[in-house]
This record gives sequence, structure tokens and C-alpha cells, in this order.
Amino acid sequence: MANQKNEIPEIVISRLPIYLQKLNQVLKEGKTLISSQELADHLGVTATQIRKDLSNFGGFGKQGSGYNVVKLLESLRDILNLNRIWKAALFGVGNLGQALLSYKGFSSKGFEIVAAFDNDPQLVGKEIKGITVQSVDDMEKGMCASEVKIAIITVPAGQAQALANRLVDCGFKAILNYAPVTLVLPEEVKVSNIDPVLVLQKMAYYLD
Amino acid sequence: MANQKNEIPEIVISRLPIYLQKLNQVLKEGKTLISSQELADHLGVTATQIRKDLSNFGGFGKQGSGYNVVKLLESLRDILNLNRIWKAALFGVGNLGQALLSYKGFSSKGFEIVAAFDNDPQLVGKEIKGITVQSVDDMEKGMCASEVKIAIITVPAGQAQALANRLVDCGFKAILNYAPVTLVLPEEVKVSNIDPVLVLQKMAYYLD
DNA sequence: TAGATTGTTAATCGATTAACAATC
DNA sequence: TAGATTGTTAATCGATTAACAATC
Repeated sequence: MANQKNEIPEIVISRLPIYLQKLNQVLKEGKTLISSQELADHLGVTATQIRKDLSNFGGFGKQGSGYNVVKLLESLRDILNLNRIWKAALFGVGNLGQALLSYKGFSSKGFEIVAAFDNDPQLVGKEIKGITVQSVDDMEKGMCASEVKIAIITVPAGQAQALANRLVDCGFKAILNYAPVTLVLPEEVKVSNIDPVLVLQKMAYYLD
Repeated sequence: MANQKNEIPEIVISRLPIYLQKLNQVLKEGKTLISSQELADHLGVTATQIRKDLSNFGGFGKQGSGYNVVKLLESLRDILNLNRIWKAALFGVGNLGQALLSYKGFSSKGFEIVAAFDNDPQLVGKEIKGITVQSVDDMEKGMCASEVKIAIITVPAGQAQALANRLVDCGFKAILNYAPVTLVLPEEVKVSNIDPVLVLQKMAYYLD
């Protein structure tokens, strides 16, 4: 009920994937042990912050030597629910949507786009990267009873909110939104926005 | 010297483009006046926070009635240095790079990709969306003496850091980085990262 | 053991929010 | 004028950092 406390702050959760990313690099370099200080280096966080963040989930390190890279990696993957494959559906198969369909970085990290939808009759039925584009009209048919809970939206801004509403009704629980609009959705649905224009506008403040 | 105080917190700056986005929508709907409460609605911020954010730059509203939409828009554009066209160079003309070249949302918001670079000999010399792809080897020739200060990086992770170093030497001041790696750069260079995998990983924590 | 580094507590810092006088 | 809403101060909240005992 209400806000179950003992909740980990979202800002902490959002740093864990960054630690994971760096740990994967470090692992590739063959390092087996790493201190919080080394992990923090060049990552824009402090060693103390990393230790504090991790302490939310237990003690993963060893005094005197630091963290076992493989073990910490596995622990973080556990915490983030990444020890499984997450299926996702793509909405909007324009330039960006097609680029995302082609992107190797998703599947190598355990995210798999299993369905793609578009309104364009020219696209519907076409196979792209092994996926047959379906009409958005048919979305409910295939998706609502499925295990797919993640939607990636790359439709035009004007269509995003209406689509998102349908997705929520259909049972999607997480939306990665590339449309340049703030979606209004029930708070139990997680929404993350990726909008390069907002980012460029922010950086412009610091230029000149 | 050191940290010139009176600095506006970066978190405030990062909200201004969101206000701008909503104001543009509101303007399209024909509204000419808006209260901080209306502006805050559905935006995930409070009315107080908007007023506080804006108060960093002066008073833009009128007691009793709120903010003039057009005037506030113009003020925000001024503050963010958006009353000019910002030229950008694109590095990496793969699927994502080509999608960004095609994206209408940049130019309509005053960001123009004026040059594109890639290492692939198959791509170099090809014209895409009116832009002739150049070899990355030739980057310094055209860019270092130019007014282009924004770089967009969509090269593979392994090449991003080396490229970024060259960009900094060349005089770029802002980097929008799509490569899944944390770049280590002098702090006077602004870097923003866009990595959908990190975002999905964060959302996965809340799923299931 | 001596040195290094964790996990955690307490202090500090900064951001958000509540409240309200000013004023349109 | 009465009602609405701003801009701002002071209070609160939450996140970061410093410090250090515990311990490998």
C-alpha cells in the first residue's frame, strides 16, 4: 500500500547500469579485482558513492582488496533483473526504428525486439532484420496476451500519446519513448525518454 | 577563478528544454497565457519548481494571470542560446547515423548537421540527404578552423574515445555521444550520452 | 603484521517544497 | 475590489561526502 519504503532511490538504480558497463570493459581487459576507487575513475562518480550505492543491496567487496569483477558483475545483473532475455516490441519503423531493429547492442545485452509495428501500408508485411512489420491496428491481437512488456516508441510526436494509452491498456509495463513529447501515463508504467534535441538544447546553454 | 559561483545548477538547465517543448505545444493549441500550474501539469514537476527555476533568470510572469506563452518561449530560447542555428558534425554514418541525418527534428529546432564522416570506403564520397560523407582521416582539414562546435558520435564503442580526443584537439566544445562507453574528456567540453541499453537496463529493475 | 580498502555513520551540501507577502 | 498567481524566503527533504572502525 502507499509508498512501500525501504525503496532504493531511482538515482541509485540509474547508476548501476553504468557500473555494469565499466565492469564489462574491465573484465575484457582481464582484470579480476577492482577497488571502488578504480571503478569510480573517469566515471563521474566518487568511490564513496559507489560503495554507498552497492551497500543498498549488501556487501560485495572485501576489505583490503576490493571487488571481484565477475562476482560484482553477476550481482549487479541479478539486482537489475538482467539474467534473462527481455522481449520488446517496436512501434514505428521509420529511419530510427529500422536503425534500432538493426542495432546489435540490444540483443548482446539481453534485449530482443520480437515484433515491429507501423501504420504505413508500404511497410506492413515487409520483413526487416527477420521481423515482419505488422499493422499497428493489429497490435492488440498479438501483444496483449504475450509476455512482451517493453515497448519502444519511434512514431511521430502527434501519435505517441494515443499509442501509449493503447499500450498501457494492453498491458505493457515499460516504455522507451523516442517521440519528442512527454507522455502522460499511470505511474505504475515506467517511461523513459530519449530525445537528442532536448540534450542538444541543454548543451547549447553552455556554448558560446 | 575556480568555480565562478552564481552558477545555475545544471539540473535546472536540463529542465528548461522540457518547459520549452511544452510551451511550443501549448502555443500550437492557441493558448496565449499559462500559469506555472498549467505548465507543470503532466510534466513531472511542480508549479513551485518551475517558478523557482525561472526566477534564476528574472521574473517572466505576472501575478494573477501567469506567463505570456510567446514571451516566455522567447525568453527561454534566449537563455538557452537557441536564437541561432547550431551547426553539428556527424561521426559514423551507419544505420543510426543515417537515421539522424534524415531526422527532421534537428533542423526544425535549429540544429543542422553540416558534415558527416565515416571510415568505410564504401560510404566515403556517397551523398546522403545532401551531405557528402567524408573520410574521418580528413576531419581536421575541414572542421578545426570552422565554426562547427558540436559533434555527434555514432561510431562503434571501441573507436569513440580516440575519436573524441581528436575532436577535442580540433576544438569541438560539445559532444553528443551515442557510443555505449563513458568518454573521458577535459571538463570544459560538454558531453552528453544517449544509450538506450542503459535506459532499458534501468527499467528492467522495476519489471517483473 | 602492515597496508589497503570496505561498509557505514554522521556531517554536509544542495535541491525541492511549503508558505505567503506582493501585486496584477 | 476580490481573486488569482507570481517571486521569494524559510523549512524540509534527500543525496553526497567525509571520516573511520572493521577487517581482509
